[in-house]
Amino acid sequence: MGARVRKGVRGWVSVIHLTGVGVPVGVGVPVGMVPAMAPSTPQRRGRPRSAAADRAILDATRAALVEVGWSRLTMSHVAIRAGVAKTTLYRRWGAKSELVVDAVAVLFDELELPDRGSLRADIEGVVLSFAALLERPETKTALMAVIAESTSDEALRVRVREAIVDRQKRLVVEGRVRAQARGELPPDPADGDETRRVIDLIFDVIAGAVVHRALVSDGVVDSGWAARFTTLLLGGLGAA
Amino acid sequence: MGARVRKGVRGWVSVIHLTGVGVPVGVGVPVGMVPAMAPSTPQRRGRPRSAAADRAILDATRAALVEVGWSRLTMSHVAIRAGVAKTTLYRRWGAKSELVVDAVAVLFDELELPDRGSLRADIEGVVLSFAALLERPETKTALMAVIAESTSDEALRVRVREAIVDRQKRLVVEGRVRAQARGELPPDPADGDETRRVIDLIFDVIAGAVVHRALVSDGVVDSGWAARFTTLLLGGLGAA
DNA sequence: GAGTTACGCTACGACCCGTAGCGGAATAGT
DNA sequence: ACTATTCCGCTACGGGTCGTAGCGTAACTC
Repeated sequence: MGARVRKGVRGWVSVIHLTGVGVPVGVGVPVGMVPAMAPSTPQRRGRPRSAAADRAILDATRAALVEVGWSRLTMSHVAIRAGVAKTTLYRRWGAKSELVVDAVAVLFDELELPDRGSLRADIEGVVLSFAALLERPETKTALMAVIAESTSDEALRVRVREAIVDRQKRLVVEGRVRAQARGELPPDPADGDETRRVIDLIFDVIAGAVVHRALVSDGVVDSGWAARFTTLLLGGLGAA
Repeated sequence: MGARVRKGVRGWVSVIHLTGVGVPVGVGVPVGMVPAMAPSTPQRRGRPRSAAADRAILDATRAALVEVGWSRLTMSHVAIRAGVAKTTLYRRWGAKSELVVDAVAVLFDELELPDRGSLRADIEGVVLSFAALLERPETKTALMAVIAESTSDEALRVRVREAIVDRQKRLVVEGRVRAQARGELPPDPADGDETRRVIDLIFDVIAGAVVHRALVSDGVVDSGWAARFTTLLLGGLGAA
């Protein structure tokens, strides 16, 4: 058979590597940051998995999501675009939804909460940042599709929660501590569980409102909306 | 091309039909119109479309959604289950997402807002009702999936908004008028646009929070959560 | 009856799925 | 170097779904 000369690895700087949770969790060389679930892998025996392939696949997934959306995104397409064999893709992700979770999860980590001096300003800032993230085609289409799949897939639900949702609660925690230091919010109650419930509630209200406004109601999230929303959140229904 | 085996038409047409919403699908029994479709059909010239087929298809769609979820739901499957030909299905809905929108839209119209005596009780009631609706497998999986598709399909986005989203704003309008009559909320501002913006905002906050809690964060929406959420909504962040 | 439209049914090429098997490449242990 | 192991790209496969075309027939209007 005509052995095509394969270029081997491209010269890409491999950075991101999200380890698969699926069956064969092989880990190549963790070059860059490996968030959360990177156990100290005792370097298995054979050829390591190509981190460059991981990166190429995830990049290709995001790019393809932008172009064709979720339903027309196929594993074959991603494999071709990434320049890897389809089998390589299936060795790491068992389904399209799992792949997409890992592909977009890293985007959500870009969210930050710089100190803008007041609770109001912090909320308005994070609302606008989150809305800007949801404006990107790859995030808006992927987030909803993956959540839809997760409603009938327990493993995927866990994966989404760990890779995307729970990590963003740090923003609520941070903004809350800051507001408490400023005296804008009362200190934590004695009950730790209650504190956690409050944080979860605030998170669902803020993230839920922005997502619903942007993706369901199909409305713009501009500074005007952010200001109105923040007023409602700070002062309650009577203030709006 | 042997002997053409023509099965009797009635033999298996409605046999496979199951539960649905508990209405038997008689073969020739005319049923109500499909919601949100062509309005008053000026009674065209040929054979009319079978309303029974419409109903059987939508019932089959909901039932199949419950069983196999969104991604494994196929047009072929729905057609077989509904006892109609695949071509009949494609004559009415060009894509799976459109079909599913019509199939689940009617479920959202079940939401009501009985007067519970106070704004707080009204909000807690509608939150729990909405959460119960989202607990149904056919709604939770369909809603998110359809919204995901709509992010890259303008026509579908309009269809979702008209068939599902906008119709539920009536609940906010109703609860708001009622609360104003009770003196729990200030009267409408002079600016009509501002009133509409406030209603949209409240709708996004309530619906968004419930959806996010139930489907994204994967948490329960019980009376405790509803009470906590309502307190936050009425009194603002300081009250929570 | 004539005209028109919907229906069930079959068939079709195109595409995607997920897996198996191959020879070869990259690593670790000896 | 040599071997064992694991990953890689590649090809091929049976099975499924897609969306459409064409046929003869059924149901309804004029």
